[in-house]
Amino acid sequence: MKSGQVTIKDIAKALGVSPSTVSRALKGHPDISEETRKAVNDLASRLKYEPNAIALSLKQSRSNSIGVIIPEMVHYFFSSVLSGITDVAYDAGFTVIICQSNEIHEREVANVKALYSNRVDGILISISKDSDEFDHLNFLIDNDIPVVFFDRFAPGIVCDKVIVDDFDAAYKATKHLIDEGRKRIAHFSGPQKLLIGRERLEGYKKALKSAGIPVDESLIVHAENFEMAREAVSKLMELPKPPDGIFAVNDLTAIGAMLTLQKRGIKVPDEVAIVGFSDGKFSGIVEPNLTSVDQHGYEMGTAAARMLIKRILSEDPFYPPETVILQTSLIIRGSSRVEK
Amino acid sequence: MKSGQVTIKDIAKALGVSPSTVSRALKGHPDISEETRKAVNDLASRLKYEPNAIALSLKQSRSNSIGVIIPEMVHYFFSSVLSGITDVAYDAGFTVIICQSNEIHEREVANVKALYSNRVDGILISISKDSDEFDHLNFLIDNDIPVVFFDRFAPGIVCDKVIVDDFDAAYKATKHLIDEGRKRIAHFSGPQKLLIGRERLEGYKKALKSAGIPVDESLIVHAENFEMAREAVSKLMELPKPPDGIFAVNDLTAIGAMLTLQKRGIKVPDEVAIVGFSDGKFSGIVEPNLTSVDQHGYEMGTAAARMLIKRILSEDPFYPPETVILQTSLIIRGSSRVEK
DNA sequence: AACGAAATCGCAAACGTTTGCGGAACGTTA
DNA sequence: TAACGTTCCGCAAACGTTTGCGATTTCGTT
Repeated sequence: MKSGQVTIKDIAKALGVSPSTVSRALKGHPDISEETRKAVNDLASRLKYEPNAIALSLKQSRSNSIGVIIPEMVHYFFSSVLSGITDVAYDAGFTVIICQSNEIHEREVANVKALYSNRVDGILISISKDSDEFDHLNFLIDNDIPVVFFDRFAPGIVCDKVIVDDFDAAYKATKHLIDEGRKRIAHFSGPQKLLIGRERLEGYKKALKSAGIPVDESLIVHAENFEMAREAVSKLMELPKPPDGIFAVNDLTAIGAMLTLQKRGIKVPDEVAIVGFSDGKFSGIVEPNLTSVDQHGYEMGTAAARMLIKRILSEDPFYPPETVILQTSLIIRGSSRVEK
Repeated sequence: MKSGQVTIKDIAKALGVSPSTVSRALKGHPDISEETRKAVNDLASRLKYEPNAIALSLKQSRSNSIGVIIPEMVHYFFSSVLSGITDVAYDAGFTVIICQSNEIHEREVANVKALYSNRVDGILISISKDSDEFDHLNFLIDNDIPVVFFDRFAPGIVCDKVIVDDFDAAYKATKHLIDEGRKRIAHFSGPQKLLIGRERLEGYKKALKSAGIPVDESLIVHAENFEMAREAVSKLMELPKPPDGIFAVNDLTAIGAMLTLQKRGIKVPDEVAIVGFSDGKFSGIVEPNLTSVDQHGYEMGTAAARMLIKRILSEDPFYPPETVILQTSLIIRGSSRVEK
């Protein structure tokens, strides 16, 4: 911003008119004569004038920017969501300020403050794993900053959200394994602090019950990452009655299990069928290809951004919060289906 | 921003002092008595006052924000870079505005305009594949907006950049294959429009020449993605003298080749050794694990952000542009080394 | 010739903050 | 008592833009 950036004043001075006239001329206000309008526009483009969005924001009390708080960007799912958000924002003329909470609650709070300080017009957020206190979000609501949750949301805060039907997804995934003839299906569960972790577990249980299969707690193990999955599957296979199917909470754990099994000479899917979650680039890369739940991250991003922008642009301060539940797709591949 | 956001004026009015006093009190200016300082601070925190960064930006002609333009966020490498950038920016008190060019030149131009309009203090950019005209970047330079390139840079524009030594990386990768006893090494090449594509090709050639192996053009094929790699490797194996090693331009193509070979019953690494590029999460997931060049994306992000912030904060307008060349690491895994 | 309408434009205030300068009140010293 | 030094605070301008309102000019009508 140093010295030389050309402003409306510069144009006004050079043309011997007032800043108001330049401002109006630039936006085609009818009060301005064709002659000066042309003169202004010509000079503006010769000088490569670009409006100062900051001054505009201050004046209008609207920044035309939205904030995003995301736990971790280096994830196929989250980066897909981000991509969807940025694309929609771009089309709508909004800039996107992105913060990464790194799953740390205090950083999330700091991020909210920073975004608020920058007077974003609204915030998209997926809360961090260890958040169980939400004053910072209530602060936003109190100050009329629209908030839209995506994927993970804070219980007790009423506002827009777009989530995936995790319960249904888990149900579908488990049912698929049952339909394939599996009797003892294990589950790698995610963080139970997050609703999505619990929903997936419940969907899994529901599917079993519906099929008349008793829930065996020894088949439910907490495993969030690659290493945990490798250990978990080893233990599972040493059970007196080892599982013949695994529904994993994400693709990484699914693949961890798969590779470990294959190393031990256990055939996938013949002996153990596997289903993952949140269809990433991994799916097509392992052999056999991984059956997985496609969460449609990009679509989640576009939906969330659209909801937020719609609310920002809305005149009606009372229009009720909406919840969009995105349906998932079970992408069936080689890891769960025995070719006949 | 609606109605109720509390400002310095509100505090001033409530306390019967002037806005100047409040401003000074909040930042501990010595001119203010302990008594009023305390009163101001107390009220400020009771009212949850948060400074308006926009007003500040306008006043100081410094927004404390940086812009990032990235071709595609949904890539392990790029999202790692982004992560590094955001973390450093966060620590330095900068907000990050992120734009995605989607490899489209016009969008890149529009992104530059938007960032300039928002008066970011500097811009980090990795140019899109189809950019060969750089007026938009020269515009930034002309307006004293610091620019730092990362990974991909525009030829002919002198400014800071942080890149990886692609030539050296390709050389190391190819040499490794040679050291493992491979004689006919193929190369999947990337977009030759980008310097990094050309550098990798040259590094590959150099390694061959150094070892006295003639460059066989029939072993060099253009393959940027999974599908192209599958086709390419099929053709290669039908050559009268098929390759016994492949150096791929990225991990996806490497894995495409690997899976295709395995399906045909060709053993990796015994019959064909494979090396990928830009070590992502894939590497550990295929069997055998993929040897790959770790580009240190996160470190690239932190380095680039640090360079930019240093320049933004620098008083000296003439301090010369720097180029940081990050060294890569060849991570040797099972896909290229035959266990003895 | 006079009047009203239409066409153009400028003034000034405002958005929230910072900061140089000046000013009032008080105490200290010679 | 006069002069001076401190301490503490307010005035006003500025950053770049928009906009309601009023002012001026021009023109067409009677």
